[in-house]
This record gives sequence, C-alpha cells and structure tokens, in this order.
Amino acid sequence: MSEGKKKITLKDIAEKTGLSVNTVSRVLNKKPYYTKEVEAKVNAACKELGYIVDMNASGLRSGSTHTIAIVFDDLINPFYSYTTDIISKRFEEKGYNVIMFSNNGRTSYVDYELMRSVMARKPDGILSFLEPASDMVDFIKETGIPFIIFGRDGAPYGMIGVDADEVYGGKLAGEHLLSCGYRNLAYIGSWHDVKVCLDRQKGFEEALASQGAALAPDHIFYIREQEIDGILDKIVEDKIDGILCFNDVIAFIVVEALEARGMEAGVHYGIMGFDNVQQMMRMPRFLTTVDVGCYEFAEKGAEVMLDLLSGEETEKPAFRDAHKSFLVQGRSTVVKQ
Amino acid sequence: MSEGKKKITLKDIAEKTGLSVNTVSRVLNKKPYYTKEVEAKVNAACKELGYIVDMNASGLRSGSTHTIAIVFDDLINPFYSYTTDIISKRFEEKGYNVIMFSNNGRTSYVDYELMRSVMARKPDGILSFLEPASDMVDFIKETGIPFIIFGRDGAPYGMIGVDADEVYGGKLAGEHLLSCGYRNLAYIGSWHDVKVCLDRQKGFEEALASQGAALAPDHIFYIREQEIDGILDKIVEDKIDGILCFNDVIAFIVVEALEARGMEAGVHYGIMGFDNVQQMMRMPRFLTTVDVGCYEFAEKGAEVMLDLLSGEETEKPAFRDAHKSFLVQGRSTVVKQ
DNA sequence: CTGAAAGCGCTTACAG
DNA sequence: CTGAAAGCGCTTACAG
Repeated sequence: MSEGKKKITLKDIAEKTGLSVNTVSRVLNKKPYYTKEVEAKVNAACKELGYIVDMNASGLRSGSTHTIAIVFDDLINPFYSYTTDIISKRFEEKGYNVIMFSNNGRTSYVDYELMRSVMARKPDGILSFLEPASDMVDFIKETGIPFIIFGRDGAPYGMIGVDADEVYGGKLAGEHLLSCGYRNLAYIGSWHDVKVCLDRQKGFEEALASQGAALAPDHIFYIREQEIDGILDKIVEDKIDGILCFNDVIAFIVVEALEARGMEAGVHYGIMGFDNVQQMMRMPRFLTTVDVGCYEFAEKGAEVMLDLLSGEETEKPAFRDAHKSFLVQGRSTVVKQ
Repeated sequence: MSEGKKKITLKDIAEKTGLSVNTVSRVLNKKPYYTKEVEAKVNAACKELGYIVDMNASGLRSGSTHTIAIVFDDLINPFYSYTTDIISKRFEEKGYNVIMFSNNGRTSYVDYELMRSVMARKPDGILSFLEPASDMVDFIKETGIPFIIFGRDGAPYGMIGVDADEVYGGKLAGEHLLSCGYRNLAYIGSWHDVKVCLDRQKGFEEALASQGAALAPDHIFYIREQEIDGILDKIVEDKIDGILCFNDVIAFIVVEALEARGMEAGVHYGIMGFDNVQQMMRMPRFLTTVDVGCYEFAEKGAEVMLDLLSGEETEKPAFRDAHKSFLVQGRSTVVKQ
C-alpha cells in the first residue's frame, strides 16, 4: 500500500491563487460575487492540483450531505436490484450518492437499529423498500428527513408511499387462473403482516368471490414463516391445481420444489407470480406473472424523492393511478382441458 | 414535512452528565481510562436522549469514514446484484456502510469523473467491478486507498484483483459444446477490451484447438459494440450451431432474439453462458452455463477488502486457485443426433 | 467583490 | 482517570 498523496484542500488552492479559502469556496459553489479573473484562477489551480471536494466536511457544515439512503431486504430479488439500479442512477444524475442499508433479513421492518445506522450518515432523504416498524413511525417523522416507502402503501403510516394498485393486480391474477380452469387454488405469500402481500391476496380473493369461488383458509401460506415442505405436502395432498405466489422468486422456488416431487408447472398444475423478473433479465418467458411496470415505477419513486428534496410540492398523479398492472402469459399456466 | 427534532450531540450528553465531551467520546469509543460509574452515566444519558453519532463529523476528524465504495456498471445483471448483496452485507457486519457508484453505462472503465465522485466521499476502501482506465491506474494507487478489482484480473494493472480462472471456464464451455457435437461455433462477448471477456474467449479457443477445431474470426462478436441484428444475421446465414456467450444475460438476449427468427435454443442450435444466474434466482434450469461459485467468490472479495482495511497481510490462497468453475447443464445444449 | 472569523460534531493530542 | 484546546475541511454569516 503506497503512502497516499498529500490531500489537496481549499487551503492549498487559496495559497496557490493568493485568495482566501472563502473566495475559493464561493467560486466552486458558484455563489454570487466574484470576477471572471478570480474564477479562472481558481479553476486553473483546482485543475492543476487535482482538487476534489470533501463531501463529508461540506455536509457537516452545510447540513446537506447530498446523500440518499436506500433501505432494503436484499438485492437478490430482481425487483429490488432492478428498481434500485434505476433509482440510484437518477439520484446520481442529480448529484446525490446512494448509501445502502439492509436489514440483513432480521425482520421485514425498518427498526430502531436500522434507523440508527441510517441516521448516523445524515442522509438528505431515505427511500425504503421496507415498511417502518409501528414504533418507528413517529421517530422517523420527527427526524424531518424525507422518507419514502417504495413498493408499499404509505397511508397506514401517514407517510409517503409510492406503490401500485396491488389489489387490482391480485384480481388480474385470480381472473386469469380461473379463466384457465383452475379451481382448487392456493396463495403463497411472504409474510402475513406485509401489506402489499395481503393486498395481492385480497384482490385474488375478490376475483374468486365474484365468480362464486373462494380460497380455503388452509390454502393460504407464508413462505417466510412456514416450512416449505409442509406447504408442498399440503399442495400435493389437497391436489391444488392453481397457485398464485406473492412474487416471481417465490414462484420459482415452488416450481423447482414441486418438480422434485414429479409435478410440472403448466402440465400438472398452474402457477404464477408477480413482478415479471424474467423481462428484467431478458429471460425466456416461462412463468406467467403480473407486471407492474417496474421501470416507470422506479422512475416515479426517484422523481417523488427528488421533488421532496428540491422542496417542490408534488401534485402529480400517484403511480398507482397512472399505471395499470397487466398480465404476462407464460407457459406455467395453460387452459385446462 | 415536520420541523426535525433538535439534533442530539455529544455536547448534550456532556451537559446532561456533567462530563466533558471528550470523556463522553472516549466512553462511546471504548478508549481506555474511565470508571464504571462514568460509563453507566454516559450510556444512560445517550439512551435517554437518543444520541446517534454523526459519522461524517467523526470521519472528518479521524480520517476514517467507515465507508466502502462499490463501483459497478449496473445492478440489472444478477451477477452484480447477487455479489453486491453478499459483499455489502459482510461490510455492514463489520461496521462499514456501502456507497454505490455506477458509471451509468458511459464506459466499461473507472475513469476520472467516476473516481472524482468516489474520492469526494473519502471511502476507506474501494471495490470495483470495473477495471481502471489505463490513465487512472497511477492516480488510484496514489490515493493510498485499498482498491480491489472484483471479478477481473488485477495483475495487468499491478492491482489487487479477486477473480476466477476464466480461461479454465472458457475451456470447460468449449469442451462441452464440442462434446455435444456442435461444430460451427461462435463467441459473443461484451466488449473487446475487457480482460475477463477475452479470457473466456481464450479458454474457448484453446479447447477447440486441442481438438483440431477453431473459431472463425468473423464468428467472434461483441454485443456492446455491434448491432445485434448484424450478429443474428451472421449466425443465421452461416448456420452457426453452437454459441458461447460471455454471460447469461447476453445468452438470454440472444435466445430471445433468435426465437423471433424461428430458431429454438436446444433444438436448432446450442447456446450457453456464464454465471449461473438462474440458480441465484432459484429459476428452473434452462440455460447451460458455467458456474463460478458466486457465493464463495463474493465472500472472498469481501474478505480480501476487510483484511486490507484491518491491515492484515492476506497470504491465503487466491479465489482463482481455491475454487474451480464447473459446468451446469441446462436444456439449451443437447447432444446432436 | 473579497476576507477573517466562527462553527458544523466529532476525535486527537496533550496537560493535569 | 478527566478535561480544555486544537483541528479535520468545509460553508456560513458578517464585516469591510
């Protein structure tokens, strides 16, 4: 490891140009009042010495770190990584850097421990894929830092949420499975207390109800809370023929596990998910899914945050109203003979 | 937006306890020399007032920001998002936060503009998925900040790289395609100047050579540099029957595009990729691929960085030597009749 | 239009 | 074992 070149600071630029650090700072930040000559001198010196601002110092004094915290479960689910990619690039374009925080799978919530490490970085804004724990709602509001719940409904917390109409999506899924002729249906969610998971389930059940069908209570599963083998046993025993999963990744896991039991998706049963991750990765379309329009979704999330940070009131239509989810047909569901 | 509660600083804790900020700081950082009573008082006051350290201020003074920069192309390719997930979690466990930097697809290199924004954050370490531009190598070394090239060979730059034996992987792929009976082969890379891309190609060609076969120069493509339609035209015209792609995402794109031309992977031709992204997402195994052992790969990358940061000399075997890539058979390649 | 001073919230050296 | 002072590199008032 080499020694590390002497760090160039404003002071060095000041000395080089014969100006004060104050004036140099003003030029670099394009604050009013300096002559063209001074500007040229400062820029030349910065270039020659390779000056790079220290954002930590700047943030400490000015109160704005130009940093946005993104909080999530994991980056393995493409829904997270794809949207994070788009969102973080929008932030970077506007001069914000992104600091990542994950709950490391500890809980499905933003808890105090997580907020503590977020706050230690003094971000200008927080975009969270996770809902706040109920005892954290006031804490978060009191920080005064713009906080956006992305992909989840903010209303129950009195917070800003950027989300889709998940009940509608669940309805689409239910109608599709019924139209294929599947009658013995199941829902495999993630956690029983995650609203978006429940909303999709709700829409699913509404679709069934409108056609006189229903989801048996013991055909509702939560894969993060139950042993997968138990779920599979039940599916096999009860001859379930149509499965809606909370998301595509869960659907893939179930497809793989049922394959090991000799059941093939699209042949012995129908299964579908949510998110259309295949499209994100340009994969061949195997799984039937509900596409929520992730690109526009992510753009909207970034836009809402950037509006908040710039102090603009955002009276534009919510993503939920502006975009409609749509069904993407794959080979994992077929019209039953 | 609410007002934002008064920020609690060390000064507040000092006043509350009747101690000096200095002593409070020492207790919180567990520096030697304080009594149990003082410790208890400080901890109680911090808890009561909800003190959270300001890492920016701390980093400014101490010189260590407890921050690691991760630099990448995009998070859309699961190879990046999966490994980033694992790596960033290891960093978090050790008390480092991750700041993300992307080149926004501008180039395939770490250039000055990118390094400038990285340096402005004064990270303790930099883990880059991208190779440095040739004129940036000295610049990066002179910063004295630990810099790891992840997934690429560092040797050409005299830098630390954590990478796999890519030539070996290419060889595996070549042997597999030949063993299936494909004879009219092509390679589809990303960029012509990315070493890992060339290494896979090299291994591929070595495997062919050892069996008296060869890759025609006009059957070597770079998808980031050429129009995809031109590539497809050539594949169809020249009746190419076996394709190795630099990675799975490229393979999926090609599979999809050729499908539109009536050619089905595993039927009309064989195709394979690298990375085994299907496994990461628990997807059904469609594409034949070379698996590099991404989990261990990512762990190794994190370990090397953490060793550098802790000042330990790492004389452990390189990932390249400790792990062997292996072939994962999917339905996209079959033994020709 | 420019500069000298103060201060952001910490930690580091040093003195007691 | 504890504290008063200085300083990290900037930006913000304020004075000229």
